[in-house]
Amino acid sequence: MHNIKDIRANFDKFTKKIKSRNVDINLGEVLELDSKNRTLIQEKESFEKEKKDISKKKDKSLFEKSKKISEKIVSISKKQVDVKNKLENILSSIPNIPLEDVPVGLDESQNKEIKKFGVVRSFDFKVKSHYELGDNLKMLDFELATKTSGARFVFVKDKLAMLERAISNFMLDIHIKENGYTEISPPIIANDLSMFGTGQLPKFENDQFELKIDESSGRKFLIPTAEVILTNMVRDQILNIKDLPLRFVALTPCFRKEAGSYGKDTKGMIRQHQFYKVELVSVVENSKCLDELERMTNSATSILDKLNLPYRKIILSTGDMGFSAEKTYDIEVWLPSENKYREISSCSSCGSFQARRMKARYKNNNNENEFVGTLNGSGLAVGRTLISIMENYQNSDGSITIPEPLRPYMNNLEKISNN
RNA sequence: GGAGAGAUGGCUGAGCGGUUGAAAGCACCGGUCUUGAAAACCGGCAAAGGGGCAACUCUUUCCUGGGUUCGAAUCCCAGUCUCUCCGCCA
Repeated sequence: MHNIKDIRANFDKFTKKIKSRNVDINLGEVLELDSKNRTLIQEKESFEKEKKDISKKKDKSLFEKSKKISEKIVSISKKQVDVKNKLENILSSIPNIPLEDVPVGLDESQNKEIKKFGVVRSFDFKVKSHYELGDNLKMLDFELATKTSGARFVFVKDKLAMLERAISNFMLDIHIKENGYTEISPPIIANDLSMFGTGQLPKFENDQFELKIDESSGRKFLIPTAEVILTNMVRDQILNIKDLPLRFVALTPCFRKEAGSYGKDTKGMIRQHQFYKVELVSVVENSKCLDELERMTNSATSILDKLNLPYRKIILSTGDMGFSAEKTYDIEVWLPSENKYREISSCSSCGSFQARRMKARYKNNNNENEFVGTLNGSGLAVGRTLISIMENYQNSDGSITIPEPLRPYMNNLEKISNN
């Protein structure tokens, strides 16, 4: 959420930047509603002052007048609240403004590669996809999941299930021990305020699994990412500057409707309604976002380095970035079967965009309240890491060699094979 | 599910119809003292929004939403959440 004062003061810049994000927002209407709102506020406040003065005087002869004023206040308030709600509605649907070094572009085709890492292995046999491998091993079962649950779900079985768990634990351990994150085991259901805070609501309601609960209390959603819960831990708080930075890591299932991606990645477990992800969230002083983004991205890639998986780092263009991001790096891992890099992590700085929605602040050194900076990144998507290990570590007989760092998590098993 | 208790500033916690935006303590900031720090002492310190170049000023806010009243943190109604006890279940 943007500060209306900023929009007022830098109208042209905002218009231009919003356009680069490829969304249709009428900023002129925002300005109009804003000025209308302020006029009504002034009108209302002058009546309120009058009423307050009367009640201070305790002069009985003025009491009737005071009642009349009350009526006026009510009617003006109604108008004002109406205008304000309209304004807030538009305001809450405006995406974050990209930073200067973000490449301008309509979509992912304008993303820029920064660097490739690792060595892509050359195979002397025909590589199989992860779902072929998983099927042969009888350890990935998509049909069974269709029966019990529906499309875009999967059963991971036996040694592959163990590998998935090993990957999760390995990642958590690295982030805790080496990267300075605090482990959190959070709720995976979020209320509407939390969903608003990180930007899933109101605009992306259709991507979310909403729970149908028989109670009059607020709306509840399955989290699409632990970012929602971890970031909202500081909602409505005024933190002490000494407490910053906060760094959290959590392993959670994530739930996404994947509405609008019909026909995309229908085979295999690249795109599922449910998947595990190790998520990193940082809450920092506003001015430290960019340093933290580099640090976070390095935390994510350190996992791939240790697992010896080839990847590349790219910076997303203005049209491909998420709603709340001001700058995003994607980490893409090499998938031999597709002969290309696929996203395995996305690290974003949101600046104070989410903080403003959440009212998450800290007292700076001048004792003033300032909005915190928030960042989130995958460290990494567990399912996709499993896939990339299967494909990159496959052998000609269809077995999968277990990367060394994971073996301690698997009773020192070296290879997953049919027998 | 049944029965109680509660929700006040960054935190703890008073107030229970009229200068109460709110005592006190902690935390925090500034100062005195000190070689430095601590302690002690003095002073400051809620948030959001509006107006003003500014000094400053106005409005709102004591869980939320209604109501009573000239006037509500304080009274009434509804709701939400938290805690304790009992039951039930992991």
